[in-house]
Amino acid sequence: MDALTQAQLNQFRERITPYVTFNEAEWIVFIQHLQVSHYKKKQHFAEAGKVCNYFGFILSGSVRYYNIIDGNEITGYFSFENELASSYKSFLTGEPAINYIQALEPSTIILINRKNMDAMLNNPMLAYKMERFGRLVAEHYLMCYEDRVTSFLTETPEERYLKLLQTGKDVLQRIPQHYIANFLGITPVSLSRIRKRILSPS
Amino acid sequence: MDALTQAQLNQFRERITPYVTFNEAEWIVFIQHLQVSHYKKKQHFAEAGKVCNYFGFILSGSVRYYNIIDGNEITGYFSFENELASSYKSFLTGEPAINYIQALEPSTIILINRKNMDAMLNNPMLAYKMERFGRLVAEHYLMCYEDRVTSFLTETPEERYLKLLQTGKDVLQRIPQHYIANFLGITPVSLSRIRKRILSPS
DNA sequence: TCAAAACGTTAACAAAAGATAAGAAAAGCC
DNA sequence: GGCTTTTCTTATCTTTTGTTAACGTTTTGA
Repeated sequence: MDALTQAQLNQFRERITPYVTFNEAEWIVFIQHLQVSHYKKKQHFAEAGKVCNYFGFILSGSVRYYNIIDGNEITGYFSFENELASSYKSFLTGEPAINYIQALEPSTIILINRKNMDAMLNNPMLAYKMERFGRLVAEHYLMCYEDRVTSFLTETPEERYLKLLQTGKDVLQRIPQHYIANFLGITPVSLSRIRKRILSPS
Repeated sequence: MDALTQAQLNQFRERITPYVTFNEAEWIVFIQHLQVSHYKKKQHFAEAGKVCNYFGFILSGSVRYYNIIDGNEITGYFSFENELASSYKSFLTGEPAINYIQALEPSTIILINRKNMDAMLNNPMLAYKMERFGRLVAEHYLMCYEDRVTSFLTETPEERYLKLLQTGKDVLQRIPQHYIANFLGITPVSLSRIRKRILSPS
Protein backbone atom coordinates (compact mmCIF):
# COMPACT_ATOMS: atom_id res chain seq x y z
CA MET A 1 0.00 0.00 0.00
CA ASP A 2 1.59 3.22 -1.16
CA ALA A 3 0.61 6.85 -0.86
CA LEU A 4 -1.22 8.23 -3.88
CA THR A 5 0.52 10.58 -6.28
CA GLN A 6 -1.07 13.81 -7.39
CA ALA A 7 -1.49 12.42 -10.90
CA GLN A 8 -3.34 9.39 -9.56
CA LEU A 9 -5.61 11.60 -7.49
CA ASN A 10 -6.36 13.81 -10.47
CA GLN A 11 -7.25 10.82 -12.62
CA PHE A 12 -9.59 9.51 -9.96
CA ARG A 13 -11.19 12.87 -9.29
CA GLU A 14 -11.83 13.53 -12.95
CA ARG A 15 -13.55 10.21 -13.34
CA ILE A 16 -15.85 10.46 -10.31
CA THR A 17 -16.76 14.12 -10.71
CA PRO A 18 -19.82 13.33 -12.86
CA TYR A 19 -21.08 11.27 -9.93
CA VAL A 20 -20.02 13.40 -7.00
CA THR A 21 -18.30 16.77 -6.77
CA PHE A 22 -16.30 17.35 -3.62
CA ASN A 23 -15.21 20.81 -2.57
CA GLU A 24 -11.61 21.20 -1.47
CA ALA A 25 -12.24 20.65 2.23
CA GLU A 26 -14.25 17.51 1.54
CA TRP A 27 -11.71 16.24 -0.96
CA ILE A 28 -8.89 16.50 1.54
CA VAL A 29 -10.79 14.37 4.02
CA PHE A 30 -11.98 11.97 1.33
CA ILE A 31 -8.52 11.15 0.02
CA GLN A 32 -7.34 10.34 3.52
CA HIS A 33 -9.49 7.24 3.22
CA LEU A 34 -7.83 6.02 0.04
CA GLN A 35 -5.03 3.56 -0.47
CA VAL A 36 -3.35 2.34 -3.60
CA SER A 37 -1.90 -1.04 -4.40
CA HIS A 38 -0.15 -2.75 -7.28
CA TYR A 39 -1.19 -6.14 -8.58
CA LYS A 40 0.98 -8.42 -10.65
CA LYS A 41 -0.55 -10.26 -13.55
CA LYS A 42 -2.70 -13.15 -12.24
CA GLN A 43 -2.59 -11.78 -8.70
CA HIS A 44 -5.97 -11.84 -6.97
CA PHE A 45 -7.90 -8.79 -5.88
CA ALA A 46 -10.67 -10.94 -4.40
CA GLU A 47 -11.16 -14.67 -3.86
CA ALA A 48 -14.16 -16.94 -3.49
CA GLY A 49 -14.68 -17.97 0.11
CA LYS A 50 -13.06 -14.82 1.45
CA VAL A 51 -14.76 -11.57 2.29
CA CYS A 52 -13.97 -8.82 -0.21
CA ASN A 53 -13.09 -5.91 2.04
CA TYR A 54 -12.09 -3.55 -0.72
CA PHE A 55 -13.80 -1.40 -3.24
CA GLY A 56 -11.36 -0.69 -6.04
CA PHE A 57 -10.87 1.90 -8.75
CA ILE A 58 -8.52 0.75 -11.51
CA LEU A 59 -5.95 3.42 -12.34
CA SER A 60 -4.22 1.22 -14.90
CA GLY A 61 -4.44 -2.36 -16.03
CA SER A 62 -7.44 -4.67 -16.05
CA VAL A 63 -9.07 -7.47 -14.11
CA ARG A 64 -11.35 -10.38 -14.82
CA TYR A 65 -14.10 -11.75 -12.61
CA TYR A 66 -14.51 -15.51 -12.60
CA ASN A 67 -16.22 -18.35 -10.79
CA ILE A 68 -14.99 -21.90 -10.47
CA ILE A 69 -17.66 -24.43 -11.41
CA ASP A 70 -16.84 -28.14 -11.26
CA GLY A 71 -13.19 -27.23 -11.35
CA ASN A 72 -13.55 -25.05 -14.43
CA GLU A 73 -13.10 -21.31 -14.46
CA ILE A 74 -15.98 -19.29 -15.90
CA THR A 75 -15.10 -15.67 -16.60
CA GLY A 76 -18.11 -13.44 -16.13
CA TYR A 77 -16.87 -9.89 -16.39
CA PHE A 78 -13.95 -7.60 -17.03
CA SER A 79 -12.99 -4.17 -15.75
CA PHE A 80 -10.41 -1.82 -17.19
CA GLU A 81 -8.66 1.39 -16.29
CA ASN A 82 -11.01 4.06 -14.90
CA GLU A 83 -13.56 1.43 -13.92
CA LEU A 84 -14.42 -0.15 -10.62
CA ALA A 85 -13.36 -3.49 -9.25
CA SER A 86 -15.11 -5.16 -6.38
CA SER A 87 -16.86 -8.34 -5.43
CA TYR A 88 -19.74 -5.97 -4.83
CA LYS A 89 -22.10 -8.32 -3.04
CA SER A 90 -19.44 -9.47 -0.63
CA PHE A 91 -18.25 -5.94 0.01
CA LEU A 92 -21.79 -4.80 0.74
CA THR A 93 -22.96 -7.73 2.82
CA GLY A 94 -19.72 -8.79 4.47
CA GLU A 95 -20.38 -12.36 3.37
CA PRO A 96 -17.67 -14.42 1.64
CA ALA A 97 -17.41 -13.77 -2.07
CA ILE A 98 -18.43 -16.47 -4.54
CA ASN A 99 -16.15 -15.25 -7.28
CA TYR A 100 -12.53 -14.41 -7.91
CA ILE A 101 -11.13 -11.16 -9.26
CA GLN A 102 -7.73 -11.43 -10.84
CA ALA A 103 -5.44 -8.99 -12.60
CA LEU A 104 -5.24 -9.66 -16.33
CA GLU A 105 -2.27 -7.33 -16.61
CA PRO A 106 -0.05 -5.59 -14.11
CA SER A 107 -2.56 -3.21 -12.50
CA THR A 108 -2.64 -0.27 -10.16
CA ILE A 109 -5.80 0.05 -8.12
CA ILE A 110 -7.07 2.64 -5.66
CA LEU A 111 -8.66 0.93 -2.68
CA ILE A 112 -11.31 1.95 -0.20
CA ASN A 113 -11.63 -0.59 2.53
CA ARG A 114 -14.87 -1.39 4.32
CA LYS A 115 -13.82 0.40 7.50
CA ASN A 116 -12.95 3.62 5.68
CA MET A 117 -16.13 3.45 3.65
CA ASP A 118 -18.20 3.12 6.81
CA ALA A 119 -16.24 5.93 8.41
CA MET A 120 -17.08 8.22 5.52
CA LEU A 121 -20.74 7.17 5.50
CA ASN A 122 -20.82 8.07 9.19
CA ASN A 123 -18.85 11.28 8.90
CA PRO A 124 -21.32 14.19 8.75
CA MET A 125 -18.95 16.10 6.51
CA LEU A 126 -19.02 13.39 3.82
CA ALA A 127 -22.07 11.25 4.55
CA TYR A 128 -24.53 12.92 2.20
CA LYS A 129 -22.22 12.94 -0.78
CA MET A 130 -21.04 9.40 -0.12
CA GLU A 131 -24.62 8.16 -0.01
CA ARG A 132 -25.30 9.96 -3.24
CA PHE A 133 -22.12 8.63 -4.79
CA GLY A 134 -23.04 5.13 -3.72
CA ARG A 135 -26.52 5.52 -5.14
CA LEU A 136 -25.33 6.72 -8.52
CA VAL A 137 -22.65 4.05 -8.78
CA ALA A 138 -25.08 1.29 -7.83
CA GLU A 139 -27.67 2.64 -10.26
CA HIS A 140 -25.08 2.73 -13.02
CA TYR A 141 -24.11 -0.88 -12.54
CA LEU A 142 -27.74 -1.89 -12.05
CA MET A 143 -28.56 -0.54 -15.49
CA CYS A 144 -25.58 -2.38 -16.99
CA TYR A 145 -26.72 -5.65 -15.44
CA GLU A 146 -30.29 -5.03 -16.56
CA ASP A 147 -29.09 -4.72 -20.16
CA ARG A 148 -27.00 -7.83 -19.82
CA VAL A 149 -29.86 -9.94 -18.48
CA THR A 150 -32.07 -8.65 -21.29
CA SER A 151 -29.43 -9.69 -23.81
CA PHE A 152 -29.39 -13.23 -22.41
CA LEU A 153 -33.15 -13.43 -22.72
CA THR A 154 -33.64 -11.88 -26.13
CA GLU A 155 -30.48 -12.43 -28.14
CA THR A 156 -28.63 -15.42 -29.54
CA PRO A 157 -24.96 -15.88 -28.67
CA GLU A 158 -24.08 -14.77 -32.18
CA GLU A 159 -26.05 -11.56 -31.76
CA ARG A 160 -24.42 -10.92 -28.43
CA TYR A 161 -20.98 -11.39 -29.97
CA LEU A 162 -21.75 -9.08 -32.90
CA LYS A 163 -23.07 -6.43 -30.53
CA LEU A 164 -19.94 -6.76 -28.45
CA LEU A 165 -17.81 -6.24 -31.56
CA GLN A 166 -19.86 -3.21 -32.50
CA THR A 167 -18.98 -1.49 -29.26
CA GLY A 168 -15.60 -1.24 -30.94
CA LYS A 169 -13.79 -1.28 -27.65
CA ASP A 170 -10.14 -1.87 -28.30
CA VAL A 171 -9.97 -3.36 -24.84
CA LEU A 172 -11.42 -6.48 -26.42
CA GLN A 173 -8.04 -7.03 -28.02
CA ARG A 174 -6.58 -7.41 -24.58
CA ILE A 175 -8.84 -10.29 -23.58
CA PRO A 176 -8.20 -13.93 -24.54
CA GLN A 177 -11.03 -15.22 -26.66
CA HIS A 178 -12.05 -18.06 -24.37
CA TYR A 179 -12.75 -15.50 -21.65
CA ILE A 180 -15.00 -13.64 -24.06
CA ALA A 181 -16.79 -16.90 -24.81
CA ASN A 182 -17.46 -17.35 -21.09
CA PHE A 183 -18.67 -13.77 -20.88
CA LEU A 184 -21.14 -14.48 -23.68
CA GLY A 185 -22.38 -17.61 -21.95
CA ILE A 186 -20.97 -20.12 -24.44
CA THR A 187 -17.92 -22.37 -24.77
CA PRO A 188 -14.73 -21.29 -26.51
CA VAL A 189 -15.34 -23.93 -29.18
CA SER A 190 -18.75 -22.49 -29.86
CA LEU A 191 -17.40 -18.96 -30.16
CA SER A 192 -14.81 -20.18 -32.62
CA ARG A 193 -17.61 -21.61 -34.76
CA ILE A 194 -19.59 -18.39 -34.58
CA ARG A 195 -16.55 -16.44 -35.68
CA LYS A 196 -16.10 -18.75 -38.65
CA ARG A 197 -19.78 -18.34 -39.56
CA ILE A 198 -19.47 -14.57 -39.48
CA LEU A 199 -16.31 -14.46 -41.58
CA SER A 200 -17.57 -16.82 -44.27
CA PRO A 201 -21.36 -16.56 -44.32
CA SER A 202 -22.59 -19.35 -46.61
CA MET B 1 -55.12 8.26 -8.35
CA ASP B 2 -56.59 7.93 -4.88
CA ALA B 3 -55.45 9.06 -1.47
CA LEU B 4 -53.64 6.38 0.52
CA THR B 5 -55.36 4.67 3.42
CA GLN B 6 -53.69 4.30 6.77
CA ALA B 7 -53.42 0.53 6.22
CA GLN B 8 -51.65 1.06 2.92
CA LEU B 9 -49.22 3.51 4.49
CA ASN B 10 -48.49 1.11 7.32
CA GLN B 11 -47.78 -1.71 4.89
CA PHE B 12 -45.41 0.49 2.92
CA ARG B 13 -43.66 1.87 5.98
CA GLU B 14 -43.11 -1.56 7.48
CA ARG B 15 -41.53 -2.77 4.28
CA ILE B 16 -39.14 0.13 3.72
CA THR B 17 -38.08 0.57 7.34
CA PRO B 18 -35.13 -1.82 6.98
CA TYR B 19 -33.86 0.50 4.26
CA VAL B 20 -34.78 3.89 5.65
CA THR B 21 -36.34 4.96 8.93
CA PHE B 22 -38.22 8.23 8.82
CA ASN B 23 -39.15 10.12 11.97
CA GLU B 24 -42.69 11.40 12.21
CA ALA B 25 -41.99 14.84 10.79
CA GLU B 26 -40.12 13.37 7.83
CA TRP B 27 -42.77 10.73 7.27
CA ILE B 28 -45.52 13.33 7.01
CA VAL B 29 -43.62 15.16 4.30
CA PHE B 30 -42.60 11.95 2.58
CA ILE B 31 -46.13 10.61 2.19
CA GLN B 32 -47.24 13.86 0.62
CA HIS B 33 -45.22 12.76 -2.39
CA LEU B 34 -47.02 9.45 -2.76
CA GLN B 35 -49.94 8.48 -4.94
CA VAL B 36 -51.76 5.20 -5.34
CA SER B 37 -53.36 3.68 -8.38
CA HIS B 38 -55.28 0.54 -9.31
CA TYR B 39 -54.41 -1.55 -12.32
CA LYS B 40 -56.73 -4.02 -13.99
CA LYS B 41 -55.35 -7.32 -15.15
CA LYS B 42 -53.28 -6.80 -18.31
CA GLN B 43 -53.23 -3.04 -17.82
CA HIS B 44 -49.81 -1.48 -18.40
CA PHE B 45 -47.72 0.22 -15.76
CA ALA B 46 -45.00 1.06 -18.29
CA GLU B 47 -44.64 0.67 -22.04
CA ALA B 48 -41.73 0.40 -24.44
CA GLY B 49 -41.14 3.63 -26.29
CA LYS B 50 -42.60 5.74 -23.50
CA VAL B 51 -40.73 7.24 -20.59
CA CYS B 52 -41.50 5.49 -17.31
CA ASN B 53 -42.19 8.39 -14.99
CA TYR B 54 -43.17 6.30 -12.01
CA PHE B 55 -41.46 4.31 -9.37
CA GLY B 56 -43.95 1.83 -7.96
CA PHE B 57 -44.42 -0.18 -4.78
CA ILE B 58 -46.88 -3.04 -5.18
CA LEU B 59 -49.35 -3.14 -2.30
CA SER B 60 -51.26 -6.06 -3.79
CA GLY B 61 -51.22 -8.01 -7.03
CA SER B 62 -48.31 -8.68 -9.34
CA VAL B 63 -46.74 -7.50 -12.58
CA ARG B 64 -44.59 -8.96 -15.30
CA TYR B 65 -41.83 -7.25 -17.24
CA TYR B 66 -41.57 -8.13 -20.91
CA ASN B 67 -39.93 -7.10 -24.16
CA ILE B 68 -41.29 -7.56 -27.63
CA ILE B 69 -38.73 -9.16 -29.96
CA ASP B 70 -39.70 -9.86 -33.57
CA GLY B 71 -43.33 -9.62 -32.56
CA ASN B 72 -42.96 -12.10 -29.71
CA GLU B 73 -43.27 -11.24 -26.05
CA ILE B 74 -40.35 -12.28 -23.85
CA THR B 75 -41.10 -12.07 -20.15
CA GLY B 76 -38.00 -11.19 -18.19
CA TYR B 77 -39.11 -10.56 -14.64
CA PHE B 78 -41.96 -10.55 -12.15
CA SER B 79 -42.74 -8.47 -9.11
CA PHE B 80 -45.25 -9.23 -6.40
CA GLU B 81 -46.84 -7.52 -3.43
CA ASN B 82 -44.34 -5.65 -1.25
CA GLU B 83 -41.89 -5.42 -4.10
CA LEU B 84 -40.99 -2.61 -6.46
CA ALA B 85 -42.14 -2.01 -9.99
CA SER B 86 -40.38 0.31 -12.35
CA SER B 87 -38.74 0.42 -15.70
CA TYR B 88 -35.74 1.45 -13.66
CA LYS B 89 -33.43 2.56 -16.42
CA SER B 90 -36.06 4.73 -18.02
CA PHE B 91 -37.10 6.22 -14.70
CA LEU B 92 -33.48 7.07 -13.89
CA THR B 93 -32.38 8.37 -17.26
CA GLY B 94 -35.61 9.83 -18.59
CA GLU B 95 -35.14 7.90 -21.81
CA PRO B 96 -37.97 5.84 -23.32
CA ALA B 97 -38.32 2.39 -21.79
CA ILE B 98 -37.46 -0.66 -23.87
CA ASN B 99 -39.77 -2.96 -21.97
CA TYR B 100 -43.37 -3.24 -20.89
CA ILE B 101 -44.67 -3.73 -17.37
CA GLN B 102 -48.14 -5.22 -17.16
CA ALA B 103 -50.38 -6.25 -14.29
CA LEU B 104 -50.70 -10.03 -14.06
CA GLU B 105 -53.60 -9.65 -11.63
CA PRO B 106 -55.67 -6.73 -10.46
CA SER B 107 -53.04 -4.72 -8.60
CA THR B 108 -52.77 -1.74 -6.30
CA ILE B 109 -49.52 0.19 -6.57
CA ILE B 110 -48.08 3.14 -4.68
CA LEU B 111 -46.48 5.59 -7.09
CA ILE B 112 -43.71 8.13 -6.77
CA ASN B 113 -43.40 10.18 -9.90
CA ARG B 114 -40.16 11.60 -11.20
CA LYS B 115 -41.05 15.14 -10.18
CA ASN B 116 -41.84 14.19 -6.61
CA MET B 117 -38.72 12.04 -6.39
CA ASP B 118 -36.59 14.97 -7.51
CA ALA B 119 -38.39 17.24 -5.11
CA MET B 120 -37.52 14.94 -2.22
CA LEU B 121 -33.92 14.55 -3.36
CA ASN B 122 -33.70 18.34 -3.36
CA ASN B 123 -35.56 18.88 -0.09
CA PRO B 124 -32.96 19.33 2.68
CA MET B 125 -35.34 17.68 5.14
CA LEU B 126 -35.45 14.44 3.14
CA ALA B 127 -32.46 14.54 0.80
CA TYR B 128 -30.00 12.56 2.90
CA LYS B 129 -32.41 9.74 3.69
CA MET B 130 -33.70 9.60 0.13
CA GLU B 131 -30.17 9.28 -1.21
CA ARG B 132 -29.52 6.52 1.28
CA PHE B 133 -32.80 4.83 0.46
CA GLY B 134 -31.99 5.01 -3.22
CA ARG B 135 -28.54 3.61 -2.62
CA LEU B 136 -29.77 0.64 -0.63
CA VAL B 137 -32.55 -0.14 -3.08
CA ALA B 138 -30.20 0.05 -6.05
CA GLU B 139 -27.65 -2.09 -4.24
CA HIS B 140 -30.31 -4.66 -3.43
CA TYR B 141 -31.40 -5.00 -7.02
CA LEU B 142 -27.82 -4.89 -8.23
CA MET B 143 -27.05 -7.95 -6.13
CA CYS B 144 -30.13 -9.73 -7.48
CA TYR B 145 -29.07 -9.02 -11.05
CA GLU B 146 -25.51 -10.10 -10.31
CA ASP B 147 -26.80 -13.48 -9.13
CA ARG B 148 -28.99 -13.80 -12.16
CA VAL B 149 -26.18 -13.09 -14.60
CA THR B 150 -24.02 -15.61 -12.77
CA SER B 151 -26.76 -18.21 -13.10
CA PHE B 152 -26.88 -17.65 -16.86
CA LEU B 153 -23.14 -18.15 -17.09
CA THR B 154 -22.70 -21.12 -14.79
CA GLU B 155 -25.94 -23.10 -14.77
CA THR B 156 -27.94 -25.06 -17.31
CA PRO B 157 -31.60 -24.19 -17.87
CA GLU B 158 -32.53 -27.32 -15.94
CA GLU B 159 -30.42 -26.25 -12.98
CA ARG B 160 -31.94 -22.78 -13.07
CA TYR B 161 -35.42 -24.27 -13.05
CA LEU B 162 -34.66 -26.62 -10.17
CA LYS B 163 -33.18 -23.77 -8.18
CA LEU B 164 -36.24 -21.69 -8.87
CA LEU B 165 -38.44 -24.49 -7.58
CA GLN B 166 -36.30 -24.79 -4.48
CA THR B 167 -37.03 -21.21 -3.52
CA GLY B 168 -40.43 -22.66 -2.76
CA LYS B 169 -42.16 -19.40 -3.53
CA ASP B 170 -45.85 -20.04 -3.84
CA VAL B 171 -45.99 -17.00 -6.08
CA LEU B 172 -44.71 -19.30 -8.80
CA GLN B 173 -48.15 -20.87 -8.86
CA ARG B 174 -49.54 -17.55 -9.98
CA ILE B 175 -47.34 -17.35 -13.06
CA PRO B 176 -48.14 -19.13 -16.35
CA GLN B 177 -45.42 -21.59 -17.17
CA HIS B 178 -44.47 -20.09 -20.50
CA TYR B 179 -43.60 -16.86 -18.71
CA ILE B 180 -41.32 -18.82 -16.40
CA ALA B 181 -39.70 -20.38 -19.46
CA ASN B 182 -38.95 -16.89 -20.80
CA PHE B 183 -37.58 -15.90 -17.41
CA LEU B 184 -35.21 -18.88 -17.54
CA GLY B 185 -34.07 -17.94 -21.02
CA ILE B 186 -35.64 -20.91 -22.83
CA THR B 187 -38.77 -21.64 -24.85
CA PRO B 188 -41.97 -22.97 -23.28
CA VAL B 189 -41.56 -26.18 -25.24
CA SER B 190 -38.11 -26.64 -23.80
CA LEU B 191 -39.31 -26.07 -20.25
CA SER B 192 -42.01 -28.66 -20.78
CA ARG B 193 -39.34 -31.16 -21.79
CA ILE B 194 -37.23 -30.31 -18.77
CA ARG B 195 -40.21 -30.86 -16.49
CA LYS B 196 -40.81 -34.24 -18.05
CA ARG B 197 -37.15 -35.15 -17.59
CA ILE B 198 -37.30 -34.21 -13.93
CA LEU B 199 -40.50 -36.13 -13.23
CA SER B 200 -39.43 -39.33 -14.96
CA PRO B 201 -35.64 -39.46 -14.88
CA SER B 202 -34.62 -42.34 -17.14
C1' DT C 1 16.81 -20.12 -24.98
C1' DC C 2 14.03 -23.80 -24.56
C1' DA C 3 10.43 -26.57 -22.58
C1' DA C 4 5.89 -26.05 -20.82
C1' DA C 5 1.67 -23.90 -20.79
C1' DA C 6 -1.88 -21.37 -22.93
C1' DC C 7 -4.54 -20.36 -26.94
C1' DG C 8 -7.40 -20.84 -31.10
C1' DT C 9 -9.25 -23.77 -34.59
C1' DT C 10 -11.21 -27.84 -36.40
C1' DA C 11 -13.48 -32.44 -36.52
C1' DA C 12 -16.74 -35.99 -34.92
C1' DC C 13 -20.26 -37.21 -32.17
C1' DA C 14 -23.81 -36.55 -28.50
C1' DA C 15 -27.03 -33.73 -26.17
C1' DA C 16 -29.91 -29.99 -25.90
C1' DA C 17 -32.68 -26.44 -27.61
C1' DG C 18 -35.42 -24.04 -31.26
C1' DA C 19 -39.31 -24.11 -34.70
C1' DT C 20 -43.55 -25.69 -35.99
C1' DA C 21 -47.75 -27.97 -35.65
C1' DA C 22 -51.33 -30.60 -33.48
C1' DG C 23 -54.22 -31.76 -29.81
C1' DA C 24 -56.19 -31.74 -25.05
C1' DA C 25 -57.20 -29.39 -20.90
C1' DA C 26 -58.09 -25.24 -18.36
C1' DA C 27 -59.41 -20.59 -17.90
C1' DG C 28 -61.77 -16.61 -19.28
C1' DC C 29 -65.70 -14.23 -21.23
C1' DC C 30 -70.03 -12.87 -23.03
C1' DG D 1 -73.89 -22.69 -20.71
C1' DG D 2 -71.28 -22.44 -24.57
C1' DC D 3 -67.74 -20.41 -27.12
C1' DT D 4 -63.15 -18.55 -27.51
C1' DT D 5 -58.66 -17.96 -25.84
C1' DT D 6 -54.94 -19.40 -23.26
C1' DT D 7 -52.02 -22.83 -21.61
C1' DC D 8 -49.42 -27.01 -21.59
C1' DT D 9 -47.83 -31.14 -23.61
C1' DT D 10 -46.17 -34.00 -27.21
C1' DA D 11 -44.08 -35.24 -31.68
C1' DT D 12 -41.06 -34.35 -35.58
C1' DC D 13 -37.43 -32.18 -37.66
C1' DT D 14 -33.64 -28.80 -37.82
C1' DT D 15 -30.22 -26.09 -35.80
C1' DT D 16 -27.23 -25.02 -32.35
C1' DT D 17 -24.39 -26.02 -28.66
C1' DG D 18 -21.61 -29.01 -25.68
C1' DT D 19 -17.92 -32.50 -25.24
C1' DT D 20 -13.75 -34.41 -26.26
C1' DA D 21 -9.69 -34.73 -28.64
C1' DA D 22 -6.18 -33.47 -31.87
C1' DC D 23 -3.13 -30.15 -33.93
C1' DG D 24 -0.43 -26.02 -34.79
C1' DT D 25 0.76 -21.57 -33.04
C1' DT D 26 1.87 -18.27 -29.65
C1' DT D 27 3.11 -16.94 -25.19
C1' DT D 28 5.21 -17.61 -20.84
C1' DG D 29 8.48 -18.33 -17.50
C1' DA D 30 12.44 -20.56 -15.53
